[in-house]
Amino acid sequence: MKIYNTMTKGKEEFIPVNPGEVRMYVCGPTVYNFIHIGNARPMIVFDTVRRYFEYKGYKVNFVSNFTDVDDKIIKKAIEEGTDADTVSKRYIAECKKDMEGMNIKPATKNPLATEEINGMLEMIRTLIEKGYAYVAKDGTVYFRVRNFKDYGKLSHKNLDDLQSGFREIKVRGEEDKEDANDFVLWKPKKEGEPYWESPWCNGRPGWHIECSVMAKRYLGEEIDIHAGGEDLVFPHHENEIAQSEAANGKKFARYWMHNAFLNVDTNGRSQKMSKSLGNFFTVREISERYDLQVLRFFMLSAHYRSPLTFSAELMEASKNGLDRILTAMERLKEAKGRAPEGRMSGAEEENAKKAEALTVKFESAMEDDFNTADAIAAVFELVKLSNSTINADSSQSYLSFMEARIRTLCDVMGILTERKEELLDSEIEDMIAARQAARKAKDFAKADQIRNELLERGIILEDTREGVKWKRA
RNA sequence: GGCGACAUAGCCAAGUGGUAAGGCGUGGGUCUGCAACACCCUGAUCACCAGUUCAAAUCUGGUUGUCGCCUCCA
Repeated sequence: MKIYNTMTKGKEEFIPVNPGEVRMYVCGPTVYNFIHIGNARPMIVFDTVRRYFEYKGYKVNFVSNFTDVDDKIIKKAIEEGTDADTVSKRYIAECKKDMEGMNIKPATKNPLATEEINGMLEMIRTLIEKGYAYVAKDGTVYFRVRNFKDYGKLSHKNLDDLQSGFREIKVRGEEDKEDANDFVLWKPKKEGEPYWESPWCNGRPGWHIECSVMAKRYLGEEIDIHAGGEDLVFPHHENEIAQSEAANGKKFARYWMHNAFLNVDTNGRSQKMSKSLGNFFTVREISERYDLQVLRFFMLSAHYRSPLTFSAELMEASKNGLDRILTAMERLKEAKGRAPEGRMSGAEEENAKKAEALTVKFESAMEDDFNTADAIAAVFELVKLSNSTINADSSQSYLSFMEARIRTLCDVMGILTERKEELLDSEIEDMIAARQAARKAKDFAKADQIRNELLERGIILEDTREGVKWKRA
């Protein structure tokens, strides 16, 4: 299996620390509001990565944090006249609901920054002892970037460029820093903020130290995969490496995976989502218009390292495409119900071989740095093979085989192959029966009228050889 | 100012040396009382220029364009 490693800028064969095991850490959201669809991209992408590893038989230890202490959370709490804990707990719960809708498997562990303070104090102490950190007059603890010789190895920057360039202008009010690039490990509290006691001052941790500590505690000092959005490469992941490797004396992560951004279509232009531009969509908003499975399918339609632009048109296209797969599955299930028992015919065995070949194509795509776009193409080809080869004479074993094939591959991508079953309203059934009676009596005007009524209620009818089927729009 | 990515049919998107996957959409057809579903048919020489090669979308150089990071950020 090949994985693109941001560190080396190339695809590398995946070799885990422990054979048969994958330890991966994905940086999670800061919980001060509902998550937006940009937050959803890494969640979907790396959940798919995890699913593929599991499909291959790996045991995956998947850790993803929630940052629950942060300026924005505190700000929100003040606005609402409540406390930070209430805000973060609320949005963690909402985030989990959204994740469930997107069919994201629960992590092995979702650590919270506020519950890992002791580990952070300990790592900061170690860094100070080793000379990688220092305490400023006001009690702020900074990481001494100049002492970590590999600083910049992930983002491929060098300190001198950073210092002499653009950045110097931006540095303000932190005169106690020895170097403009030094970053905060621990900072003093301000009035009304949550804080913890420490040897240096009452305060709270910097953002970067959280992930280093949580990864170490739940996955160990050397992990296999560390992942997140591409914007985290610098400074967040660079700083994590500096902290972890300086403190532990070991390579932090073997593979660094970063997903590209999800942009949004604004008047024909692809732009990064931002609140100031007002082109911001929460997952919750999208869920009001679409099944979140559609969002997931949409995200997987492009390679995770390519930028993707969100738009209503693309969501429609994704919805239709996904529908094609679900319709094929329904057809298989129905046909199976009425098919004669028995073995595959010779022709069916030939087709089964083609299906096997498409499974191989799917796997090859996933093996190549998780090329989900190509993998989906294989699924569509499988759907076409199924649609064009099944008929009233198909054997049960052939139908079951095809169904299992498609289901298995969809499962790897986290795509549910069953339409959400809502209870069949007896009223709807009655209307369908009435329409059938009208059709039998050749009263098509009435039949159409009933169909239109159902359509207005969001029920789509399909008259097939096997009888009337219906689905929700 | 520094660093980096990308540019493939109406739209989305694979393909990184041997004459362009897949999906959506469009148009035509089969099926159907009609419709929907499904199936068949329907479309690009790969931003531009120059070069390397028997052979390039795929390598090299340049041009143009779009975007990202360097600051909280998925």
